[in-house]
Amino acid sequence: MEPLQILDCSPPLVREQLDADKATELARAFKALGDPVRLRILSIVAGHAGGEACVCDITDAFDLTQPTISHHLKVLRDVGLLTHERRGSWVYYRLVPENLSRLSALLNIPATV
Amino acid sequence: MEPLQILDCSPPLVREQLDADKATELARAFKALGDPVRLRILSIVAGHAGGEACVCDITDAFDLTQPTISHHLKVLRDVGLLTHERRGSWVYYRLVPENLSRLSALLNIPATV
DNA sequence: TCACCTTATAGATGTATGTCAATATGAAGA
DNA sequence: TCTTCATATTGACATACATCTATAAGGTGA
Repeated sequence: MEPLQILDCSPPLVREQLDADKATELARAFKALGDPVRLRILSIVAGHAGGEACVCDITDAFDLTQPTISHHLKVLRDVGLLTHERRGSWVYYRLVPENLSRLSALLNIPATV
Repeated sequence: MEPLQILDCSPPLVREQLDADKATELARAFKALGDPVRLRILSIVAGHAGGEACVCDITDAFDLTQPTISHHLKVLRDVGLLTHERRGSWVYYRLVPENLSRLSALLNIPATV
């Protein structure tokens, strides 16, 4: 699956009509957010010291098997919401704030329509 | 299905760990956003004059059957992203900006962690 | 090399979901 | 009341997805 390519200036929903292609791309990202485990993973990574967490830290926080967590991490990587880096035996995950912010901007509806 | 009850002060992901219950609730909303048709519906409603659109306006924008659009509208209503009002034969849909903004705030990651 | 640790991948399975055709409901007009 | 238009609901079906077990792959250290 190709990484998510959010356009540099995603306008808020109101301003510009979403065409089908852009909607499909954005929907992939929101779908990745549409799972409680993945939301909590993001929260754990975001809240961890140094802005990164290794897989073991994340796995420990859930009553799920390691492969299941690995699967969720892959989903978040594939849409560009997480990056990872191997250091020795451990793999560390970080948020990609630019992509989170783009999604945030899209939902930020001005008070006056 | 009960309507989405997002807490009044959802802090951004970094600040506070998401507990399982809150994550489940938020995931419902993001899951609703995780479909290209539903994103385009929101965009159409947002961009329509007066901030509202009737079902016929929305249905016309897609190559999908009317029941399918009706289904998507229900999903968006159920999570509190759309409201609707009947006026005569027509039903008009509007965004619920507060709830969109809450989701937006959650994804708004500060530059410095 | 071998044993061990950490993480990823493959394959299977039950459940959720997007779509449709058919039908129901609700409002307006003749 | 009967017909017509606009929207919602039901039920069916194929596909997508979350999870598990089993296994592979990559690193470290003896």
